[in-house]
Amino acid sequence: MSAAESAVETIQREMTIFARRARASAGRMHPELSLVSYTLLGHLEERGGCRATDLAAHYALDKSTVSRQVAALERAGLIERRLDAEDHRVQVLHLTEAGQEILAQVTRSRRAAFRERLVDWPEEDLVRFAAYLERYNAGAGGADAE
Amino acid sequence: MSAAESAVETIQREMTIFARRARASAGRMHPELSLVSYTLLGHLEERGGCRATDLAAHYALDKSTVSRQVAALERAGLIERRLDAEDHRVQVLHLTEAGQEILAQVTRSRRAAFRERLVDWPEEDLVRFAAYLERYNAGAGGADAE
DNA sequence: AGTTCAAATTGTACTATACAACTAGAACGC
DNA sequence: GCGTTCTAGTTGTATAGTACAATTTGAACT
Repeated sequence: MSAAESAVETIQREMTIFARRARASAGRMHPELSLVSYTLLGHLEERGGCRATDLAAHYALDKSTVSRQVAALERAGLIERRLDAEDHRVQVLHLTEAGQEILAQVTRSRRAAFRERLVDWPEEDLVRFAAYLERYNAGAGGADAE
Repeated sequence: MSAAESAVETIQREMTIFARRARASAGRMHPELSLVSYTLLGHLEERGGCRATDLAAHYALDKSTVSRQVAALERAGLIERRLDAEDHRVQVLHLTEAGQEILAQVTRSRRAAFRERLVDWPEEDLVRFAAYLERYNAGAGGADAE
């Protein structure tokens, strides 16, 4: 096996390990904000509000799944729905103040965890690893292991 | 923000993206063998058989979860339980021939998907990326984003 | 022998997910 | 302008994977 083939094997194995761990602990990380909720809130913040359909498309989730997630987030007071004045089918979702606060808090906590784990890495390695991950994810259109 | 801090942000973001995608598509990849089942079978192959308790410890899963996974895999004919002669509480789990075949088949299919996605990468980058992932996962004792 | 420890199962509940059926509203075509 | 078709969202139903608590069974150690 060439060095390249061997490296691909390793990448596969390590990505699988990471995916499995993420799967198993998705709900344990931040009891008040699951990984899915976190990414949905993050998307809302980034876009400054969007429709449930946009979330479904962006995350390749079924609209029913998003509908229920959104309902839960609204129940928790983290987002609010504003009826679109021009199209009454549409609900534009926005973070509430409480949503912004919790998002910021979880972001800080996650950032601290990553920093802690990467604290021993030389800057040069961090920069290269980050670039590789971006490149890897950019190449993903819904393929295996996602 | 320093280059190192910025890289950590990127690593966090990209790992989160990957984890979310993996979470969402865990069941879609290989309908006949979920990511969890795949890793359990892989562990059995690697170790040449082990106990349910070992699987639970290694993957940080509850024993009840493993018990049900194992029951499903046995029902599907992929593994078999052998009572330990010395300790009758213990069931040593082994792959059946069908289990070995399906594991090999899914491994091939996953390998092909990874190769396809990484086909444009220079060997040098593959090797470095693989090393970074190993290092990253090795530092994970159950921390955030897993 | 009795207590405590360990392996596994079972009961129950929750979260995230998909698919299908449905409702409500918009837009198009003629 | 009215039916057809499209779009946004909800709800019903089912499944997978998970955890925690209670239980059973067998081992080990006083």
